[in-house]
Amino acid sequence: MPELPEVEVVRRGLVEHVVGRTITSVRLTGARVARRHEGGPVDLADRLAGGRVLTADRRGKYLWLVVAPPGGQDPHALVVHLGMSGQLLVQHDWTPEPKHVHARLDFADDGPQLRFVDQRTFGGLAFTPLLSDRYADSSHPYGVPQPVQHIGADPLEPAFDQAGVIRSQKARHTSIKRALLDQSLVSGIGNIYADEALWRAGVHGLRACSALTKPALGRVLDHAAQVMREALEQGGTSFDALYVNINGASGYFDRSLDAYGQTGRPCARCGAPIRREEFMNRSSHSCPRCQPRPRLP
DNA sequence: CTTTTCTCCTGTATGC
DNA sequence: TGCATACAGGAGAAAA
Repeated sequence: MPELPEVEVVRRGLVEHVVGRTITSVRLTGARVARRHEGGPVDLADRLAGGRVLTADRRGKYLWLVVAPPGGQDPHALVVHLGMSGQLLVQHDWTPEPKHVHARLDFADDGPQLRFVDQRTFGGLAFTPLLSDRYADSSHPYGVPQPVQHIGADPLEPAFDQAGVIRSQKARHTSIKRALLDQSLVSGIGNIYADEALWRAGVHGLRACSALTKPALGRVLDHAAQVMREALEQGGTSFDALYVNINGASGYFDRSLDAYGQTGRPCARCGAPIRREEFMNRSSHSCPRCQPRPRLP
C-alpha cells in the first residue's frame, strides 16, 4: 500500500520522466477516476491539454504535477492520489495496456505516455488551483493544491513542526495509532509504517495519546520518520527507467518489516511471537512483550 | 468542534 | 472444481 516512501519514489520517477514535457491530450476511462475533480472527467481532460509540466511535488501521500496551462494562466496542480492500489506507469503507446488503466496522458514529444492504473479505484485525479501553504517556511514554491490544504506537513519536509504535532497529540482524546493515521495531524503515515514506528518505540497503538509523555510521543514520531527514510532508500533501488513503481510494500523494504504482516513470527528484539489484533476494521501488528496492551478504557 | 463508523473497490487467499 | 467468504485499507462523508 502506497504510503509516504512509495509516493516519494513515484515523485522522483515523475521528475525524471515527465517534468519539462508538454501534455497534448488526456484520455480518461470512466467517471470514477475524476470523481474528486469538480468539473468531471471531460473538464479534467480539457484543462490539461496543452499544459507544460513544471515540477512534481508531494506532501504526505498526496502527489501533484504543477502544470502551466497554455496562454500564460496561473499554474495549477494535477493532484494524484494513489489510494490503495494506484500506479503511475511511464510506457510507450505501443506497450500493451495493463488492466485497469483509468487515465492516459500523451505528450508533445515522441516519448512515452503516463498511465494511471488502479485496480481498486480508491485513487483518483483532480486539476485544482494552487494556494499558498499554511507553513511559512514552505519548500513548495508553487504552493499546495486545494485538496492538500487540510493535511499536516509530513515528517520528511522542512515545514514539519514536531513540537507542535506533539502538543496537538497530547490534546487529542484518542489512541496513539489513530493519531498517527490522522493525516491532519501528521501526513504520510499509513498502517504499515504506523505499526513499524510503534514496534520500534515499544508502544502499543491503543495507548492514549494523553497518557504518553511528550518525550515518548517524540520517540514515536522520530521512529516513524526514520523507518520511512529507510524504506525510501530501499524503495528507491527498485524502480527501473520506464516504470514509476509502486510495489505494494515499497520496493525491497518488505524484507525489513519487524511488525506489519509478521503475525506469529518471532519479535526481532525479544523472540515473542508477533500478534495481530483487530483495529478499526483493519489489523494491527505488535509484540506482546515489547508493546504491552494498556488496560481497557 | 471532535471522534467514530461507514462506504467505496477488486484480486488473492482460504475454507467447505 | 466451484462457490462463498474474508481480507487488504486511504480518505472523505456521515453519524454520534
